[in-house]
Amino acid sequence: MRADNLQRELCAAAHLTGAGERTACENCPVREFSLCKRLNRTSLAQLRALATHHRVPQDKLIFEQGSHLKQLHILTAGTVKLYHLMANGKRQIIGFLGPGDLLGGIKQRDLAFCTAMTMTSVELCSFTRQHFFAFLQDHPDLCLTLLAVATDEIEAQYEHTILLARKQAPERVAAMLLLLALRWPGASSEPNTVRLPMPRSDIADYLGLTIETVSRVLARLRDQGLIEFRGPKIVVLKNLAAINHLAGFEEHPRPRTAIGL
Amino acid sequence: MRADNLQRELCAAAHLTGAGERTACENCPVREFSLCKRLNRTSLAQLRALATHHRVPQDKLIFEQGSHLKQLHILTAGTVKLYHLMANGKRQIIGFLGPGDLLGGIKQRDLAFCTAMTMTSVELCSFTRQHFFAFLQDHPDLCLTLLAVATDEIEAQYEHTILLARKQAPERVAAMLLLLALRWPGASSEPNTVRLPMPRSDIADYLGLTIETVSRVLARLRDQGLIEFRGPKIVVLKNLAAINHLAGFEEHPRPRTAIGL
DNA sequence: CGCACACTTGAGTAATGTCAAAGAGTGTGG
DNA sequence: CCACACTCTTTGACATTACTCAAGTGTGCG
Repeated sequence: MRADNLQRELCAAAHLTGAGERTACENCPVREFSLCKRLNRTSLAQLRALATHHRVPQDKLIFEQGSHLKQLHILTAGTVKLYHLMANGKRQIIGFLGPGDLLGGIKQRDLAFCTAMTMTSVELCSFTRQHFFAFLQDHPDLCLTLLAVATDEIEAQYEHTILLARKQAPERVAAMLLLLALRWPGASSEPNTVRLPMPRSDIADYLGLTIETVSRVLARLRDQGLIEFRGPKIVVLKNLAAINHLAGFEEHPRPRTAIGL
Repeated sequence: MRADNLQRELCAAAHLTGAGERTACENCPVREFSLCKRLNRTSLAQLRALATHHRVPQDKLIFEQGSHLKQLHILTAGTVKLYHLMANGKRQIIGFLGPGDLLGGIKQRDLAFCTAMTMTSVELCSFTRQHFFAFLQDHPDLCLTLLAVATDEIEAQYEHTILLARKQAPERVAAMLLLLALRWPGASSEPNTVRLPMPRSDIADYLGLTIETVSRVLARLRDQGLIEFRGPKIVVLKNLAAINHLAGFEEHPRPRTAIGL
């Protein structure tokens, strides 16, 4: 919410190591659930030839709102948050991206609407826009896949629109807990345990609330016996059915490849 | 907001006249600003062969939330609203579509997330999903165009997300007035005159507010001298600079081809 | 002219934001 | 290993915004 001076931080572009070693796509951790899934051997080899690999440390910018996007990335490890800062200093987090997701530069206009900041150390498989679009010209199947991914993203944004416009604070928080449980199943071995990898301020800025409201809502859910805390970042969902009902999901969120622009 | 029984209304699919006469694309009113713009003569002829044309009267459904989408349409005349109903009866209007915009069936899953209702009498240029996707396979340029349109739509949804999450009622209303002024410049010959083609309930459901709040905000803007009414549906923007500033737009909205899923 | 509907206005309420302070958790250096 | 300093989180009191319910007023159409 408040204007971060993070924005002034050095852009991670400076941190991007030059073309790192090229991992074989076959061993790529996101091989099975990202774009590349649909490519055949020869296409994959061609695409791979265009890729460079980078590691970006935690809390660095991959690109910044208002800057010109020169590249396009596939996240192969780690998590990233996308946010937009308004003139009055308010911040809105547009989304969180994880392994397999697409980041930046897919759109025509190369002006970034959002800032992309790493939340953990991150590994990127990167392409220049120029190279990627040239490749796309020659690979209609990839283009169709991207179109499908993009329309899925539009629908996901519809869901978020509804969350922001028509759901109350407890419903929003419940929804986020479920989304985290399903899309970031890492956390713990204990079933129904969710790790909140981001600070309360990020949760608030994603849900259109304040940190105080998020904190109070979580406390109320705890008092109602719906959740339990193992420290402030680990939540156990005690009553999944009730949380689901509270969140007002009509359909269980499906796994998908997300895009951040 | 309240549960409309409109949903029970006969779906306009029943009203779709069979394949109407096929207007020559060259004379098509949206020829210059829709998808077809990018197609060459031969491709256009091929696509045209797949199209059927329909007229749908006012306040009819083109497709309904939860139903299976069999077609995909280009709006050639009239306006359509897209909305989603929640289990508790609340309604959220996702967007308004006008001539040149794309409607339904572009995504992979054919389950409609929204209901599409005509706001005026509407003309559609329609394709079956099957035909259209087959055509798309053979026309990578169209696929790329669609991808660009889809990513523009994602960015437009980002803007709406910010409006809903971080803007107050007056800012939201101001933003809507400007969007209407720019995207539906019809209305009147008088400069800076906006026609609100939809009832207050639609404005409210689009902005995440109630009709009462919309009404009060408009009254306040009037009292502040920012706008003037010529009847409840015609608004004159007296102080465009102030409205723009209030709306908090960092950039003037650009014209674009919208998509509704 | 009168009815139906959309819109406006008012009064009271509920939800969330704001400001302020205390508490918990984490990491560092003595 | 403990003390300290830092940040993140929680909690409390109060202000504000927008919602709800309810009555009125206007507008357009038969």
